[in-house]
Amino acid sequence: MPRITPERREAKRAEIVAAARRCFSRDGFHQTSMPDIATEAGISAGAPYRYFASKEEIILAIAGDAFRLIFEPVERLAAGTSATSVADLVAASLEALSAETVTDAAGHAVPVEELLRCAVQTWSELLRNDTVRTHAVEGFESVRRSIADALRRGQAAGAVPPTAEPERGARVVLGLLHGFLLQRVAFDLTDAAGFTDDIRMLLEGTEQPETTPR
Amino acid sequence: MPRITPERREAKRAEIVAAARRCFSRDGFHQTSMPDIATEAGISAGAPYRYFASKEEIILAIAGDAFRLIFEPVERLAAGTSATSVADLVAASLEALSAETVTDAAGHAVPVEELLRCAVQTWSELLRNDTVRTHAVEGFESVRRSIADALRRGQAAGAVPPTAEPERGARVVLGLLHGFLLQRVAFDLTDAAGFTDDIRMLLEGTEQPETTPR
Amino acid sequence: MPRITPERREAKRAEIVAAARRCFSRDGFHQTSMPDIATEAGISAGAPYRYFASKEEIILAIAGDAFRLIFEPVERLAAGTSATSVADLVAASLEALSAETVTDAAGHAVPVEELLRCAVQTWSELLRNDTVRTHAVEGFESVRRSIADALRRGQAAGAVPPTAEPERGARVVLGLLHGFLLQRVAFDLTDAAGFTDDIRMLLEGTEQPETTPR
Amino acid sequence: MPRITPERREAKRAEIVAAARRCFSRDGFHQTSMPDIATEAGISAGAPYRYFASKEEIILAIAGDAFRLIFEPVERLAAGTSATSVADLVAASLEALSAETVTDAAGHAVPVEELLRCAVQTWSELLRNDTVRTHAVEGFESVRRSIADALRRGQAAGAVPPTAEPERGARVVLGLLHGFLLQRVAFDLTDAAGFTDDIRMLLEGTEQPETTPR
DNA sequence: CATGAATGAGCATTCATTCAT
DNA sequence: TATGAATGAATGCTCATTCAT
Repeated sequence: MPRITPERREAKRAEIVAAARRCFSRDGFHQTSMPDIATEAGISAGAPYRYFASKEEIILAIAGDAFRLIFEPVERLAAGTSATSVADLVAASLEALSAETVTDAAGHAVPVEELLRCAVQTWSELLRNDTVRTHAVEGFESVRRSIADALRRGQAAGAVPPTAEPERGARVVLGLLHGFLLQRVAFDLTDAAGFTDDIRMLLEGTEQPETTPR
Repeated sequence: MPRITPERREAKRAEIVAAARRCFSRDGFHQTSMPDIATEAGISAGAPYRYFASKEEIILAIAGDAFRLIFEPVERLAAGTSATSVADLVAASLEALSAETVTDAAGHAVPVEELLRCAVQTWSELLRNDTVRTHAVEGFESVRRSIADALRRGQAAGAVPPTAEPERGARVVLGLLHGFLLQRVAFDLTDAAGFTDDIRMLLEGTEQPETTPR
Repeated sequence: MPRITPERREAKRAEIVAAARRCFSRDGFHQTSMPDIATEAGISAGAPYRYFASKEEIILAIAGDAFRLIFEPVERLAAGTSATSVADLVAASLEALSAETVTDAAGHAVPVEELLRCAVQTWSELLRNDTVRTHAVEGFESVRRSIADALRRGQAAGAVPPTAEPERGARVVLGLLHGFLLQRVAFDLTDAAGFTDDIRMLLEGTEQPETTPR
Repeated sequence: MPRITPERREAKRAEIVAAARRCFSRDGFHQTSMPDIATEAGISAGAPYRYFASKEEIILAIAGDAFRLIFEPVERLAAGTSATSVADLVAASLEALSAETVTDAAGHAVPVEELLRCAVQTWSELLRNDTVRTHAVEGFESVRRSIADALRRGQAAGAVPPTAEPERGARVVLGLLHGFLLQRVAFDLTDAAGFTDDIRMLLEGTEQPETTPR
């Protein structure tokens, strides 16, 4: 019986997602046709529809991946118990994105560059697609709360100025991350370490070479 | 011999841009058709082609407007001679975007909300459209240089930490601006003053209510 | 200005309907593609959509024509004031359909054969298409009421048996008409006059050559 | 060597036909996909192809059933030796279709409503499908001849007007049957007894309650 | 200049059918 | 035999763009 094993099914689904990500990263969500994706994946035009109900569902899967993988490092750090400064939070997140690839939940290596290029497109999408927006807002709020918690811990430990409002301060941290991502993808800002160094200097007025070795 | 005066031509062009901006802001670049724009502008389907060679050219015009109008305040401040802090640069920029509308070079009032929604979409566009990218990169670099100059003046005056690298520090400032714009448009961050307050606190460890009256 | 006159627009719409009717008559509703219709009409693939929102709308237009044109003669006769027999009602209707073409409301000649072939397909359609059904049921009821009125007049004049129930008797008349149409289209029953003759004989037990000259 | 017995094979074939009939009755021939049929039958997508070469063959099987089962009562009566009137022929046929189900050659109960809804769709099909047409015409001619014979016997016995032409009179009888079927399926004519009563009255000018008990 | 009808390539999606397992 | 994954042609419909009027 040619019934595919769940593993192989998942593997093929992942292949389609990977092919779509390459296409989307190269040509954009709306300049990529479903046949393009199928060709890139080396399968027939109808095959993707056995794994995804629609093009939007593929976009959604990739948008979810992008959000999750990009913010996983900062969320992990923020969800910990150590007391970190703002600069450390940003640095940890950007350092994880300095690798060529990140590893998703299923263990697949995902090229960071592709991921980020899709993430930026997701921002356009969530302006007019309620499903994308809902997912994104949920993810955003979750990360923001984690960062706010970390800021509170940082305040208790003296690593974060006590006058900052953690809930809003978290938005500043996220703003720095989003801002960096955009510049990296669109404006050739590849020097993540330099970016975080400057955050440190502006924030703290002092260089801390030991925590961000170049 | 033009049958219509250059003034009337320019006025009509502006009307088309305004109509397109409303459509793009509402439905997105790629979900808006040229007939949609024409209908919104109250003209015939073929008319926009007398003023723009293609849909892309309209997108380009709007992308240019968005970039110019959004960064005009910060560029004006940065191009000045006063010595400002990072927080002041950000605050000045965001304050200008707190108004309902901004005024373009021709004196037309442009709704800020529409402008920002188009700006976010522009970021997707410049990933795959060389013309958009070139224009955006040029604008970006220009603003960045102005901010770097301002940071240098700020360092000379002691308002900016002397260890910061101005060229890179300017990217941090721009990152904060971009990050705020995204959150405002996509994640309901409307409290610009709170955002800048928190930047101040994180940067300087102290509230300065006299420069950001709420 | 190339704005088409309402007359030309209507003429073109009618051409598309005529082309579609030829296709539908030849290949069936579902074996005919929209490009087929466009090709048959000698226009481009997108052109029909300027006149009809969808393929269904074309089917609907043709279904309406079929119903209207087929039952117009019997409705006209039934709506009159003369007292006719059942056989006369049937004969009048079938006689009108013996011509090569009938003339629609706009004065266009419509081939009867095509009309009938589309009508039979309409019967399938109304099983699963609410719009088609609603229209068809309304038309059916209208004709049925007219025929019932005629039967009542016929009873008053002695041309119709007094024991018949006009409302239900009208369904018998319509049944004869539908039955004839099906046989004509599908089973080569072309002899309408013979059919009505036999109705007369079965109904009245006597030939009436003077009212149905062969 | 068949791995399954001919009986089991036939049983499975019948299950597929039954599933297809439910689908066709509900959604129409062309809105039902092969996977739909397989799902309805609770088997895999490829399985029907072991029993039928194509979708058309399934349609053909159902069309044949519809024709056979619908006209079996009238053919049985007509093939007998008793002398019946036209009204009796129609009444006998419609009475058989008043049951919830009829029984096919293999002893399976077939819902009459489904059968009739498929029959109406068959009429569309035979316009453009030679195989369907050939089968239908053969069945039609067979029934017509039987009815003609019955009419001749009826004429000999005085139950049918002597002036009627039996070959053509048979078409009137079939027309009444087809007409009733269409109205039953499409126009909510459920009162078969009333319909036949009215046929009697129009034909004979007298009610005969003893032969059509309500 | 302006109109809007027309073009035709392109797209997302479906589905009858095949065939490796 | 049975499965269901895969194929790939076909379909209804859209839309950027052109151009006759």
